[in-house]
Amino acid sequence: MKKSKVETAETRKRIIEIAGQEFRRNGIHGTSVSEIMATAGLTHGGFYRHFDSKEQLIAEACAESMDTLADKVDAASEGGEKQVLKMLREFLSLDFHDDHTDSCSFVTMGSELARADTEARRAVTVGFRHWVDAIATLDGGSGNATARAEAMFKLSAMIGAATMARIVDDKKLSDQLLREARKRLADVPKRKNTAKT
Amino acid sequence: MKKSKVETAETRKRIIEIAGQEFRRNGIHGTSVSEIMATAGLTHGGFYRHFDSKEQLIAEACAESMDTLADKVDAASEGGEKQVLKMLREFLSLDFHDDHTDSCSFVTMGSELARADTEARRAVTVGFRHWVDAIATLDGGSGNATARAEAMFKLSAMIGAATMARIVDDKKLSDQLLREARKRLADVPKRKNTAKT
DNA sequence: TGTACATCAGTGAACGCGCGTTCACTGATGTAC
DNA sequence: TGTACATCAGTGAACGCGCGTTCACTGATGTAC
Repeated sequence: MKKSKVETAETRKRIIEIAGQEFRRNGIHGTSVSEIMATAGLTHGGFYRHFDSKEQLIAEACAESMDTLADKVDAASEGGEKQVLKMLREFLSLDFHDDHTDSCSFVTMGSELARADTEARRAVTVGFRHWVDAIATLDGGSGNATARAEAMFKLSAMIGAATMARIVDDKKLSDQLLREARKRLADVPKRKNTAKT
Repeated sequence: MKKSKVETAETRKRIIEIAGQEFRRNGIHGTSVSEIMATAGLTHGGFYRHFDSKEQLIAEACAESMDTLADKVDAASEGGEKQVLKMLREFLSLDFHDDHTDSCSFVTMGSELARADTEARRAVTVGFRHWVDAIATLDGGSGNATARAEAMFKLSAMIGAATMARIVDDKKLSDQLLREARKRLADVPKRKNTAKT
């Protein structure tokens, strides 16, 4: 049953993508190798033809998720401030809801990532830095230390709000947590039209 | 080997406290019932004389952690703004470091709490609300909607910064994440002495 | 206050289960001639 | 281009292990008289 090189590469990629989705949905500990393989339409035994261990898959899935995030960030970045703010607003609304496929690894796996191995943490750090750069670029350039510092704070706040919104057991409170973060981080600044002249 | 009522109650309390510490240190999934009991100086079999399940212990440990947090928050609150800001600064520095015993459940167990059962989430929601109240009280009173909204945002940002500081694999970046949050959330406001008169 | 007995906190072996991982096997793919 | 053979992706049974949980047992505690 050997598969062609192309097929093998595609399968490997599919496993990584599915792993990322499942890790985000059920957590790293909450997702088994068998479950990932089954979702990919395979049996668990073949897993080790592609990866040395679950740990390695975790690291690769994190790297893949961060690449996808970077692409999104870059695309929004090219669209200018409005697009980036729109992305942040999405992150602080829909993201919280049921579809975990597209949601943010820092939020869905946060406390597990903090205990992940070196490779996984390295991968997500790269992704986070890229995100910081994009936000900073809008406001003084990514080389500007002040803008970078402000971007770090904004992203921290966003991730914290999304995390708390998921934890809390009251939908109203969840909504408010996200709303307050949106107001402060992702709203299009309003022109003051009140004062005439 | 029956124990006296007093001893039994003390043992139960000890198990809950140790569970909270271990969950914060190693995560919920990363801490076994046996490990908790061993740390409490007991064997695992006796666990079920005190609790129906691990789930129940998780909920009770969360409730206990939140009570402890509430006590700290109240104590700081009575000391006024300076004390509360001091508490937030501690949260955003030492807290990140090795001693997880005293650290914050929202940070150390964040993504796991979001998947915890109803009881656990209810418990931590109560604790979070209490914290929001305390911060809001400093700035307009806990009945003031604007002050509460601002407090929610501040706490979100704090939790997000601490979470990211733990995830990231570069100590300098960790430090900066915490520093930027401290600057914006926990610094004693400086009087502007630059402009004379 | 003293005695007899029921209770039950704690022990440690055992349970079933699902985990990550290994392995002998299959058969299509890729390669050497 | 055709044939013979090595490779290796995928299968599914099996491995050891640690998990949460159960259970028969022990013996000090608490209670009833």
